[in-house]
Order: sequence, then structure tokens, then C-alpha cells
Amino acid sequence: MFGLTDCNNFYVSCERLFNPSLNGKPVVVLSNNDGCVISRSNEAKALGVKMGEPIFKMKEIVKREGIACFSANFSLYGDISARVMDKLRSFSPGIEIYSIDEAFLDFTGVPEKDIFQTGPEIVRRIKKDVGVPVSLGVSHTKTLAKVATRLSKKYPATKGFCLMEKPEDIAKVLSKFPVEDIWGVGRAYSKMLKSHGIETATDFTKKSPEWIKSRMGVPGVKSWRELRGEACIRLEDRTLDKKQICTSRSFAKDLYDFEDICKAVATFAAASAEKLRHQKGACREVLIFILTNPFKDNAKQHYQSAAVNLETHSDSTFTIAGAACNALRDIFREGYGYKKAGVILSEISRKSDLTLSLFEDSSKADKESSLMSVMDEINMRYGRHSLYTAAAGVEKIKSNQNMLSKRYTTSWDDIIEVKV
DNA sequence: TCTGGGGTCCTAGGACCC
DNA sequence: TCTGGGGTCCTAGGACCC
Repeated sequence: MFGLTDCNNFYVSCERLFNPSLNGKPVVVLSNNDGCVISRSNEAKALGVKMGEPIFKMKEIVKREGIACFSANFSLYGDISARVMDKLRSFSPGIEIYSIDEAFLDFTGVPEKDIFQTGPEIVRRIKKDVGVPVSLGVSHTKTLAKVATRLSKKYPATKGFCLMEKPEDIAKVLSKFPVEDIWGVGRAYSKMLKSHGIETATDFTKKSPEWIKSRMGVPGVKSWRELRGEACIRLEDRTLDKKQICTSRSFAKDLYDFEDICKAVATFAAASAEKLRHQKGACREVLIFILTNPFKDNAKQHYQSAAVNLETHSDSTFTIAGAACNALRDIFREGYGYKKAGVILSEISRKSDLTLSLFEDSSKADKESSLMSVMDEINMRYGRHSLYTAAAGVEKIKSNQNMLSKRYTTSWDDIIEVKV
């Protein structure tokens, strides 16, 4: 048996934790740059606020209904998430942290009557000890556990816990479960399936596996088997190293100036390099991309990316930011208003697995490596952007974050700034 | 005026090999 | 008119997830 816990309206719940006056009121959390809605309280959902809705289209309803809006405060959410996961781990060591607000639990071999006891206890304890509401669904496969979690959210009478065990109960649920809500069925597939008259999960399970395979490939067949009760997606170890590391942002306004974009790219490169060092990796390829604002209909558009192969694997901010800025020079075009940029590191290996290249000057690498360690340590202690390369610019490229809550749990971040 | 960010996996097709 | 067969590797792009 698999369990899936899912924090309800997670980002909103985190904001409420430190501001209980928000309870019972419509609340939303906005994406970076205060662009669009990425989390909604039940009250906001009831008012018809859509996920992903741009905030500027909601001005009127926000004012009329008094919706409380918050800029995304990811250091707060990350910290609360860690507390939830720790608490879950105390119930079951078999846990897969699937996202910031979701985790799968291993209930293999646990008798049904024990699940009926532990399940509600998990939900109660996280609410009591951490303070955020969660839902828990349990069933024979991960895909069915996803279904169960959705039921426990939808029906308050479940008090956040739902066990789907008996075949006849499962069949009844699936016959009403919309095909587009199946885990693994996204926009494109749900459109395709509906064009063939498949509306519910039951309709889906009644097609032949060959039919599914030819249209949705191997992953489609996995979903199909899982819905029929055959577990074929295991718990995974997600503590493994990332194969790609990406940092990208939209800008508060269009940037036309090469120097400005270069600073942003250097900043993103530095952030990616820091994540890379954190997993003790080194990358061989640096990819950058820039794009204009695709929503501006009458502006000329430009999207381009460029990849740089490094001579040897590297984790140095200087090397990576240098490569990124050189690549930018090749693709940047004068006269375009750029809205977003990003830096992706790939071909990542563990540093410990790499042998020094024949051509590499090891003393230089050693020096840089010590420098990076010092930089990371200072930034860890005194907050991000305490130390940075000159390429990133002394003035930060501004983003909009006009409704940011306090960093209640990690507030040392802003205490000291060392300018170099 | 204002539209998020960070990942993974799979597949088809091309290049190349003998 | 006719144009081998079988394999591997790589990449771009498309699908998905939160």
C-alpha cells in the first residue's frame, strides 16, 4: 500500500501560520515578480480565482472581496516543508519527498486496521505540531493514492484521510473520476482522450494496453496498469543528485541593454553554480537562454539559447559565469526588449568521480576551489549576495516583490551586507 | 503597466558504425 | 525500375509533474 500526503493550499497555509487573522479569509500567494496566482485559499477558490491567473486581471475582484495577496516567500515555505517532512519521517522511514508539499509513504505490509489508526493520526499530528493542514490518501498504487488524496480534500467528512482498499469501492470512485485529473494525464493527453470519448478513469482503464501504448507511450501504460491496481511505480530516492540545474527569472521590466542582461545572467550563473557545489558536482555544459515578452503582441520577438562546452568540468562561479556571459554576447540582439533569461548547467558529474584533466592546471583549480568554499561559507552565514562577482553588478536587477511577508523562520538572511 | 520557476522521462529521427 | 540489414548513440522536442 502507498500513502500520499499533500499539504492543503500549502503556500497560503504557511502565510496563515504566522498571521492567523488570515484564517477564514480569501488569500492568494503570487509567483515571482508578483505575476500570477500560484496558491489559493479555499475562500479564494470559491470566489472563482483561477490557478495561474495574472494578478493584473484580478484587480477588481481583489479590491471588492478584500483578497489578501502575498509575494512568494520561498525560504519560509521551504523551511515549513522540511518540518512537515521530518514529522512524516517519524511515522514511516519509507518516505519519498515528491515536491515541496507532497510525500509518498510506504505502507507495505501494514494491516488495514492499523492504517485506519495511523492515517488520521498523521493528519492530526502535522496540524498540531507543525500547524499546516494536510490530506492523506492510501491505496494499492501511487496513482490510486493520488486519487484517494483528492477525495480526502474534496469531502470534509473524511477529515483529511481516505483509504481506498476494496475493489468495488475503487471501481465506484474511478467511474466518476475525470480523466484529466489522473496523475500522468496532462493537457495534451486529456484533450486527445476526450476526442475518443474517454471521460472518466474507468473509460481509460477499459481501453486496451496496445491502444494506450500507441498514443501515450510507456508512461501511459504505467498509469493504465496502476489504475487497475497493479503497482508499477516504486517509491524513489529523490535525494539523488540533479542532472540539470537551472536558475531563471523574469524581469520586472523589459531590458534592452546588454550590460543589464549580462548582470542578470551572471547572477543566475552564480546561483546555479552554488547549487551545483552544494551537491558536490561539476558541470561540463553551460546553457543560457534569453527571450522577449511573448505576451506583447506588437513587439518584435526573439528567443534564443546557446550552449557552451567547458574545457573541463567545473563548479567555479567565475568559469561558469564567464562562459554564460560570452555565450550571451553571441545571441544578444540590439533593439529587443528582453523579459526573461536563464542559465542551465548540465552534463553534471560528482567531483569525486572526476579525474583531473591532462590539460588542467591543478594549482589554479585548487585555488579557485578554496575561494568558492570561502564565498559559499560567507554567503551561508551572512546571507545570499554578501559576496558576489563584479560581473553580477553592484546594483541588483530588481524584481517586484511588493507584498512579501517576513522571513519568520530564517530571518538572518538580510542582516548584514558586505560590499566587495 | 502587469502573465512563474524548476525539474524528469520518453521518443523519433538523424548520424554513424560494420 | 531498382536502392541491405542491423545496431548504437545523440539530440531536439514533446509530454508530464509540482
